[in-house]
Amino acid sequence: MRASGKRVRRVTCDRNILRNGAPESVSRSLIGATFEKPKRWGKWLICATDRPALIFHFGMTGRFVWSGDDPEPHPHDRMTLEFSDGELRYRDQRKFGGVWLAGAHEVGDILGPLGPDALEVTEDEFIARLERRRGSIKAALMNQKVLAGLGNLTVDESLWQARIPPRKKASSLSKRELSAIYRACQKVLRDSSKEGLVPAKRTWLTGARNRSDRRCPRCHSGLERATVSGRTTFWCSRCQ
DNA sequence: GCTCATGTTCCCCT
DNA sequence: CAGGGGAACATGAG
Repeated sequence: MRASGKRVRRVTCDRNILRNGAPESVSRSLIGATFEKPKRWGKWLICATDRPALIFHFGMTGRFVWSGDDPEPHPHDRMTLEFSDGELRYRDQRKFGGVWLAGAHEVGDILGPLGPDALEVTEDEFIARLERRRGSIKAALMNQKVLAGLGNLTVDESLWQARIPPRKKASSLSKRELSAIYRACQKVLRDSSKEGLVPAKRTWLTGARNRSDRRCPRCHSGLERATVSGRTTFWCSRCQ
């Protein structure tokens, strides 16, 4: 993050975007604080400082904007951290995301019971956690207590790459199939975190899901669409 | 006006 | 207890 090693000069914060305190407590806690290198765990970003840590969850529409890249403030900027060389803005249209302040011992309570980060977990651990789930493979992969970091798009993409139908029961999958899902998840998450979003490549399912002509990039048959585990799901009934 | 959206949580069933 | 369905949350975009 752009703030690493830098000292906070000023903070402004919308009411309600700080989820565990009043907006004033952010300035009280963080003015003069120096940010360390942040750590990601699943969909959470933990920004430690020499004072309390600032924790971000980006929800569906949250993101960081650095003033050097995009100088114009925006009405959806919910928190602004000012440094000597620019401003880091937390921009979030829908406000499903949020920000928390946490002392060293409070981080665990805020994140709640999270499984291992999906990009850190070993293949054996990945398989062990999934093979005893009762529900669909999609539900298991989406469950942050099982593995942290996968979401609706990354799960659909990974299952498509691994050629596994999303409604298949997790417990019915072979080691070989779970291994294919593991490798697909690693690739999808790595490419997505590099891009800052799930890339809508033409060779990926994600590239097809928002087009009007939704065809499988591999076999060109029409994609299926249904609600699985509460979320709009796309898959190819021919390759998966 | 209507539907849908990269997430989480809570309630109600089965 | 595990999981699915649906609603709620806030705010647009198409």
